[in-house]
Amino acid sequence: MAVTLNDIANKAGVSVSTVSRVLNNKTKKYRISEETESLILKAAKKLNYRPNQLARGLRLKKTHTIGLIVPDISNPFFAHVTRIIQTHAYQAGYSLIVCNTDEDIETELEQVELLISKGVDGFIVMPVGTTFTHIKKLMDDSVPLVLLDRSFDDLDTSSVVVDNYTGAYKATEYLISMGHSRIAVIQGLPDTYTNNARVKGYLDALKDAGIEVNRNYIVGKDFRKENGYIETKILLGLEQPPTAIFTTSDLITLGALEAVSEEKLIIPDDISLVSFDDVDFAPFLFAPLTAVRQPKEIMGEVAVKLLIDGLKSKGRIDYRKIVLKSELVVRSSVKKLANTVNPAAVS
Amino acid sequence: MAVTLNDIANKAGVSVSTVSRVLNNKTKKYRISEETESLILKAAKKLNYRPNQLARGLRLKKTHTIGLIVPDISNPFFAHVTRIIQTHAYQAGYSLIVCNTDEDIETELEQVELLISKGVDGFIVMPVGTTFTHIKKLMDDSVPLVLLDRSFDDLDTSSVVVDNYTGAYKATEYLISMGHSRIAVIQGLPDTYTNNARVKGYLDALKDAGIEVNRNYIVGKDFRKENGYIETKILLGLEQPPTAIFTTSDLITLGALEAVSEEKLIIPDDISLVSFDDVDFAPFLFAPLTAVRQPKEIMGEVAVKLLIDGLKSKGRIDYRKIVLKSELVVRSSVKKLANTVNPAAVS
DNA sequence: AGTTTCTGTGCAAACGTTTGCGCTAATTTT
DNA sequence: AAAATTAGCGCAAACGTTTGCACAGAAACT
Repeated sequence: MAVTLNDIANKAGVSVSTVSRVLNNKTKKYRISEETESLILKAAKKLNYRPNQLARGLRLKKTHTIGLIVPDISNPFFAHVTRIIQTHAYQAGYSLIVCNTDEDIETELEQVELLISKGVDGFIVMPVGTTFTHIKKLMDDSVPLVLLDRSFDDLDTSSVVVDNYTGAYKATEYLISMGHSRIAVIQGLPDTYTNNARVKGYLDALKDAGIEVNRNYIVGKDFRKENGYIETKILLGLEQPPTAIFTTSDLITLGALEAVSEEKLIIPDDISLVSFDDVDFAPFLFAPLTAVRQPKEIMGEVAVKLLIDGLKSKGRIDYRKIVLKSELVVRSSVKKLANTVNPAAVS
Repeated sequence: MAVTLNDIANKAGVSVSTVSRVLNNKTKKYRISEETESLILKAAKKLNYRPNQLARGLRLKKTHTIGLIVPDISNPFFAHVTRIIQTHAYQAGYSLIVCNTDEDIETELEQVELLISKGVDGFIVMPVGTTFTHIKKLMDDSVPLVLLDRSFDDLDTSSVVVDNYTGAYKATEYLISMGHSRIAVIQGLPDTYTNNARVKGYLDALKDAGIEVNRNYIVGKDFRKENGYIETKILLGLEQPPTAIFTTSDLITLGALEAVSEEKLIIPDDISLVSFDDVDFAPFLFAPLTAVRQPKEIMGEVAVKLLIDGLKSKGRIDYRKIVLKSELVVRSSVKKLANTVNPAAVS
């Protein structure tokens, strides 16, 4: 059985209180004599004492654990961010309970409940959807919380996101500058913060260039590979297929690549591609991928910092909404078209 | 403040014992009347009761949490496996505390201690190194445990690994069959289970083909990208550079690709490549990658199953060592050399 | 009517900590 | 030498559960 304070107390011939105080470095405050201290320390060492964090958490109402809620850990983007978070959390003395929601708001809710039950000190969540009643409830229970990657503009909480809108805008703008006007977008999960911003960026870039939007060119339903595959297949099968596709996540890109390859088309000769999320392998693809890169390291690090600051300051936290810049990395997955960017040409 | 059993008891006018029993569906066993039951249920619902799992865990010595120890979550391979594990664990009613060791045995030890402190019910660990005293200690404390991806042959515990040896053997054999004899290997962390087996597979394949091993061709020191980059640079700079490189992890491959690209070499024309771990993007690389694929889904699923079986059976668990097959996926990153496989030609 | 059985519930201990308060004995002050 | 202070430590409650046991009243038996 696990050794407890009691065991140490017995061995050292003192009370558990004293043991506890010594082990928590409260010797000055409680004036424990040096000899009892070393006696206890020795006993603890010999018995190989390991504090029971459950009991501790129960008593202290602090578990030094933070809950991480992510839509899909196997998505390279989230995986990377998760790793950064893990590292920084651990450095700050916190463990991480990682939960996957699969973009399902119901499971997200469940996970939140569960984590509260388990007494996490705070949350980092990458929420799904645009409703946030459950998140709001967290705040009412005043559980420290920072939203990551996805935020709710009208929710008063800390968050760190990247400037999806501008990223998407620049990506689309770039395509246009290369002579494209038949530009499709494969979106991720509709009504997700990131998705909405990206689609809006796309839309506005088109509008600003005077290019009429083609409803058939706006497709997609989630951030996964299959979505990219299916939608690309359909897009390519259109009577007037797009000349360029803007994919809104790396997994979608993967699916798109599959479809393109299956159709025996060549990027960028037959179809151009710009992606959101810059995967590690992007430079080495058959067509090195032009993509919007997100500052994953910073995102994770800042999120942890914000959360831990919030944990430490018992007083009312002032919320911070941080927006990180994204960056368009230009490689060679986009073909330069004949310079006939004539809006009127597009019916 | 959080609502407790006590609050419900007060509201319903009964004792906490009764509340507890009702909420745990022990009504038959303790013969609680249906009317008190519904009374309590109603009160619990109204107060939005959420059990305190810390207290529960303390009392029951079960937390329904499992600890996952992984060398590097941002490695796509581990990320994927982690996700699978998360999913299956959650389905079985378990949460996951994820710890990263960065391939450091000291932190691995710390993490294990910490997780025990936090009262996890069991472990899934992908251990670093070849020493396992700390793992052994787990077993002595009889904490259920399954080793994943990496095992210790002479440690009596459950494990699930893939057949690294055969995978590496087949990869090397394939290279040889394509006419290569100057074959380098970039290994991962030496003295890691997977690495040792892979290198041995490589070595044996060479030996069986009568190809003398060149010490300069065996390089590398960890599973990371930088390692792949540096070693490839060096290999390519040799007076007699290899014609093919066998990389022992996807991240190493990534680094190798960087180096090759920097040297303006073409795969497979100038240098052939076979990789361990088949990343999603492998088919779409400039040179679609020939790689040894590991059954990640199965690995994760089986590991969880084994662990949970172990958790459920209070009695002595009989350990199971499961070895999964790997598969060589042939694409086009290997050049077919003139058919002059003459061992004597290699000095 | 007296004994047994059954129904429905509460008491209290236990899980392993932390900590306010209080107590004794030693030391210092007057 | 009496009073006041201080040094050093223990008691016990509390955190929120679970559960063996006890117990009161009702029902069922003899």
